[in-house]
Amino acid sequence: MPFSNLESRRFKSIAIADLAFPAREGGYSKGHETREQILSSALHLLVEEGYSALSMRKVAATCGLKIGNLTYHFATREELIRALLDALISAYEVEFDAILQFTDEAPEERLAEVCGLILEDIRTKKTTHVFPELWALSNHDPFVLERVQELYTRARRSLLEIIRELRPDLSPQCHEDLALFISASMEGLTVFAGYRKPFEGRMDQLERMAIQSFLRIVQIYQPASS
Amino acid sequence: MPFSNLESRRFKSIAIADLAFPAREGGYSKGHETREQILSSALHLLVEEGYSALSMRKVAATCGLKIGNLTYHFATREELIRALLDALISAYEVEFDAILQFTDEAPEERLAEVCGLILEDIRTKKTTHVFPELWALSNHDPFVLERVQELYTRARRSLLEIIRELRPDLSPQCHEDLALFISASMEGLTVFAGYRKPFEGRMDQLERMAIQSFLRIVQIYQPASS
DNA sequence: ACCAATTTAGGACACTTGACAAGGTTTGTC
DNA sequence: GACAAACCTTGTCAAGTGTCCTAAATTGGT
Repeated sequence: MPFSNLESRRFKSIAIADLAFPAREGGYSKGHETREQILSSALHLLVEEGYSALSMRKVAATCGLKIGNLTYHFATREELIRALLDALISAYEVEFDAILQFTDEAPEERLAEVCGLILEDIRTKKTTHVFPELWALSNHDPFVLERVQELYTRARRSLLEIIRELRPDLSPQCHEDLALFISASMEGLTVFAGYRKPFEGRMDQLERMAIQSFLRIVQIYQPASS
Repeated sequence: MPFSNLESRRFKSIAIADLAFPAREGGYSKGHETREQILSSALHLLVEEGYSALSMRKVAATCGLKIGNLTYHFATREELIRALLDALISAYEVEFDAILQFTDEAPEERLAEVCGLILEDIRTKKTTHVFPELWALSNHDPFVLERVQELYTRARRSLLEIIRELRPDLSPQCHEDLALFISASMEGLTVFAGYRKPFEGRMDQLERMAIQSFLRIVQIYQPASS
């Protein structure tokens, strides 16, 4: 029963910062403050009411600003939203890069750990609410598509390393495919067992099942013979 | 190599109707025609430009109607969208119910078949574009959440039957969890290997991998000992 | 052929949206 | 304390939104 020691995780949880702001250059500190306040309010609005609620006026109202002031900091809605997505996605990337540091345990343990962390994040309101919006947007906005896929590329990196270790006999392409499949499987659970979803309560069992399943497929997978 | 006979599928593809319209009752036939035309145009708009493009005026323009006429058939935008989602989701449900008829082969084969059909559907533009919108909407609209989850309940039915057959020793709850996990895994691939997604070209390998993985986890899964 | 039920046309209303411009206020620096 | 850059307020604009209303045209059954 190699999967039962979830409680012994070295990293009990990840606390992904809401947003990662780029280092400031120029301008007064007050300006940067309000800029961050704007993006925070925008994120809050996105999480609570969805993408369609992200109007300039609502954002301005949420953080107690006049519209004119908002357009001073972000001239267009487009600009604001791009800045928001950048800060949002960067925050996840920072965290995923940190996960890459886990190198001292057996690969089986690390797989369980990484998957556990991701599945834990999926249950948060922020992730459950934001990512479906991003997925939907990416269908019509190449910028979003590219940014989101770049995020997932980073998310797969830690999986890739583990898979390589477990199956050095497979081709890099196979490693990629396995990491992709595992990552996609977990993302899919968002819709069913994410925050306030019907099967939120079954996430513990699903996590056990998922990790068990992922470990198995990595161990036994054989690419098509042809 | 029990998974290699994808080409021997009995049902080479499913052609999910775009929309399933309820039987008409009362009214002239012309009225029903335009009603269906409206919903078809709305679906087209939803797929091509996303949910935010679903304005009354755009829908009216797309099917060459005046706004006044559109509001005659659907008094409010809300009403139109609900009718659209109903027709849309019904179309999938009709198809999923049809899959339940596959009962003459071995459960292993049927699992591969059902998963193959679902993964095939995921690659269509319609499904790739519509479902992320639905997932996003379901976060803020209980009506959509309920309708979507009802759809997935039906989608899992065929999986449930197969899993029951393969593992009669497990509890119904375990059967549910397995079906849920498998279904969620496949849905997750939408974002990565759906229509015009970066890994669309790897869907064949992913499908093999998925089916292989799903069969294994069903065969070996053991619930937590406690 | 008629007529009532149904469908279409066209426009009007009140409101929100993103964007802009011109002026006023704060902030840091010399 | 002057001065310029940064920041904020206020008001306005055209375009787009959902909803409603009235009158004309079409339809299907008699």
